[in-house]
Formats: sequence, C-alpha cells, structure tokens
Amino acid sequence: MATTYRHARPALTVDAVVFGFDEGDIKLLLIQRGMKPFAGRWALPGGFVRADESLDAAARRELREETGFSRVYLEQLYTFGEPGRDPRERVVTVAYYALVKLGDHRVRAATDARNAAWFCLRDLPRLAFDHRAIVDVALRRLKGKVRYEPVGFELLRAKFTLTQLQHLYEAVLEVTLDKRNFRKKILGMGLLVETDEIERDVAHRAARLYRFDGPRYRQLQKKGFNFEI
Amino acid sequence: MATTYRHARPALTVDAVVFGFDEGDIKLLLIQRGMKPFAGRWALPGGFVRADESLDAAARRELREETGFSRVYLEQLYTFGEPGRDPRERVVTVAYYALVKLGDHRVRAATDARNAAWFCLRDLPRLAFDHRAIVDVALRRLKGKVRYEPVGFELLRAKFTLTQLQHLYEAVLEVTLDKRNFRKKILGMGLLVETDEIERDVAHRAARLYRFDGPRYRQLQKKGFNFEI
DNA sequence: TCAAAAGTGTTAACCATACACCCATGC
DNA sequence: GCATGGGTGTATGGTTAACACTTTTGA
Repeated sequence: MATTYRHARPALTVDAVVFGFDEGDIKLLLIQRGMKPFAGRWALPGGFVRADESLDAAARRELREETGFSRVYLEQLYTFGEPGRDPRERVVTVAYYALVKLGDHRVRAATDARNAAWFCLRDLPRLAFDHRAIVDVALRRLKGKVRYEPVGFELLRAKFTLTQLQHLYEAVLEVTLDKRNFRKKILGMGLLVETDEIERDVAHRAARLYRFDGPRYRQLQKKGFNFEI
Repeated sequence: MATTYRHARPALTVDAVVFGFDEGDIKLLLIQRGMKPFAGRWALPGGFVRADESLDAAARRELREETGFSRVYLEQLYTFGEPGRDPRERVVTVAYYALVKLGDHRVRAATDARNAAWFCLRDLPRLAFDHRAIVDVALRRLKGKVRYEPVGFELLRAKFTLTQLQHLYEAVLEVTLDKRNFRKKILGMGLLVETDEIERDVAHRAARLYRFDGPRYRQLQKKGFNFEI
C-alpha cells in the first residue's frame, strides 16, 4: 500500500450462497435475473456495496432486500475477482454463504412470492456469471465447517429430532451414518438438551425434540473442547 | 447484482501475511512504510490491484515487488472492508497469506537489503492500518490448515529432518509433541520419503533428511485419505 | 394389526498416549 | 570422554465401528 490510488477501480459487489435444509436435502436459494446480462438466468442474491457500509452489512442488506431473510447465519466465503467474470466491466465480488432455517413456512411463502426459488443441489439450473464456481466453493466450505463447528444447527429449527440432525449431516457430508453411534456421539458432547416436547402430526411414534445449548458450547470451547462429528 | 454500477467505488488492494519458519519460531515478514499515513510503521506487503489482473496475480506481483519472493505458497485469506480502515478514503483489501521457505539464505539477504524485516510473532511492532487484525486471522487460519493439510512443508526446505518438522508443528500449534508418537504418525502416513542424505555441520549425530512426496499425497487424497496431525 | 420410525448396548478392532534408554557424532 | 541430539518399542486406556431387536404410535 504505497501510493494514493490512481488506478481504475473495479466495481465491488457481494453475493450470497444461501443454504437451506428441507425434506432430507440441502437446498439453494436462487434469484431469477430480470436484466441483461444473463437475463432470465438464475443467480445468487447479491448487489453492490455502498460507500459507507461494511461488507458484512452489505451482504445482510442484499439478503434481506432480495430474499426477505434477516437474522441468518452469515459468513464470508471468498472473494472472486477474475477480470472478465462480468461481461460488462470489471466486477470483484465478495462472496458469503448463509444458513437459514426453513422450518418456518412463512418465510418460505415470502420468498416464493418473488422471483426467488429453492433448488436441490442435484439439479441446479445453469447460473449467471461464475456463480456456479462460487456455489462449489461454498459447498466445500460447508462440508468442512460442519464437521468441526456446530453450524449444522443453523439449518434446523430451534427444536429438532436426532434423526433430523443425522439426516442433515448425511446430506451435507454425503455419507450414511449409524444411528446408534451418531446418537451416542452427539449426546455424549453434552451440547443438546432434551426438551419436554415431541414431534407432532407424524404417522408413527413421535420422536423427542432437542435443542442446541449455545451458551454451554461457548463455555466448553473456552476450556479447549472441540466439536467434531 | 441488479443494475449497472452507479455507486462510489472503494479502492481495492491486496495485502499478504508472509510466514517463515526459522530457528524453531514462526516469523512474519513486514515492510516499513515510507509515506503517510502510518509513515515509519511496519505493515504487510501489499498494494493496489491493477485493472486487468486477477486478485491472485496482484498478490503475487506485490509480493515479488516488495519482498523479492516468488514461487511461494499463496492462499487467499479474507477480505477486509470496514469503512474507515484506511484514514484517507475507503479501501477494501483482499488479504492473502504466504508460506515461504527460509532455508535459502540468498532470499533472506535479498529482502534484508530493503526496508523489510522478519519478526517473531511474540514481539511484533505496532502495525499500520488494521494489519494486526489481519495477522491474527492469518494465524488462526494457519493453525487450522496445518493440521488437516500438508502445508507445513511449504515452510521447510525440500529436504528436512523429522525434528525440524516436529518443531514446526510445535511452533504453529503452540503445543509440545512426543517425539516417538510424532514420528510414528507422520511416517505411518507414507507421505515422507527417506533420502540418502543426512544433516551436515552439526555438532552431534546427524539426522536423516526426508522429503514430502506431493504426487503420492494427491494420489492418496483421491482415494479418500485425509492428512491429519 | 400393520407400517413406520424411535429408541437402545455390547463387543472387538483400532488408535492415541505415555514413557526411557542406547547410539552416533563432533569437539 | 562428554555433551548433544538421533533414533527406537511396548503396554494401556480410550475411541470408534459394527451390528439387530423391541417399542410406540397412528392409520
């Protein structure tokens, strides 16, 4: 950082890879573009960073404006800046990924109303710009993160069954897990608390609901505990 | 990404946290600033991204220009964009971290000639801008990375002793490791090949030199092997 | 009463840890 | 011959992995 700035400035945007979990699958929230370039193509929600806002703030704002989601888990992912990634002019984008709780049907309705839709990872449409590459980086990050930090809970409602949690890990990590061993391990950490509620409206024996004990996790973390699935 | 760009554009820079390993310690390469702001303060090597170069290319170019290092391990770290992080105007910086092999004394001499110097992490000077925060993020990343990917070797010469490797891990992870268990584990991975050379000019029994087998690692990786210390 | 998923323990294999002495070399 | 670090094996405890049946509930 040697001189004052005399070079042409690239435009700066933020984009967000929004993950949800529903019916045993990881889903991705995409926006259909109205304008050129890539009119009609699906793309990541995102937009330009304003002069006086931080990158995190820009990502949250765009997410709220384009998808209606606020109060989600949001983390910076990677910055993409290949010249030519936008055909109009040079645009550098700071990519984020978000984990949202799809349990609440109202938010799903709110986003359904717009030009936004949830897609299974297995059949994503062609995406605008280099957004497919961004999604791939986000997936790799999610896979790595979920094993060593308790972020998986950000994809479930506050109260969940152990089977839901197991299916979440199976979907993200693309493995199958043994039910007994999974329960032993996750309960052994002492991070889940049994609620006095059980599932409702299921056509079989209702499962107990648990919740994640965030304060306890932070406390254990200070003592050197490391979450690991 | 909805409209063409009408907003004020932040300036865009790259900065690099350059790690080395010498005499059992992790070192950091810093540049002393000549101009305001923060004239005289030590700072990360870095500079403005040019109109037609990728972010990676910009980081490599700045590293080469300011420190003389090329062909180093370089990875994007995080993008820092708080308004106000540069007192002059809004500057967003894409931070990288680099791992360099300090074994070669010629490169050390080359950088010594300039306003660059190596510092122990324990006694870093006050840094310009938010560079101290960037260093902290880089350290956390390095600690995490070194355990799950064989990047530690990027800090050692091509041929190294097992004790050097152990000391490297001890320095990065801030732990002490058991010599026998460390050797068992690292040799058990089958990623090190014994060379027919031994240390020279040491005042005690000379240790065998090993080298990291990169092709073998990539091959094992495809079969699902995961490096782990 | 049937279908569907919940819930539960034991064993065997493997892996991580703790630990101490002799060896080779240069001075 | 002494100081310095190089090099080596075993025993124990803990962790992971494999595995199947009974229970509850609603339809």
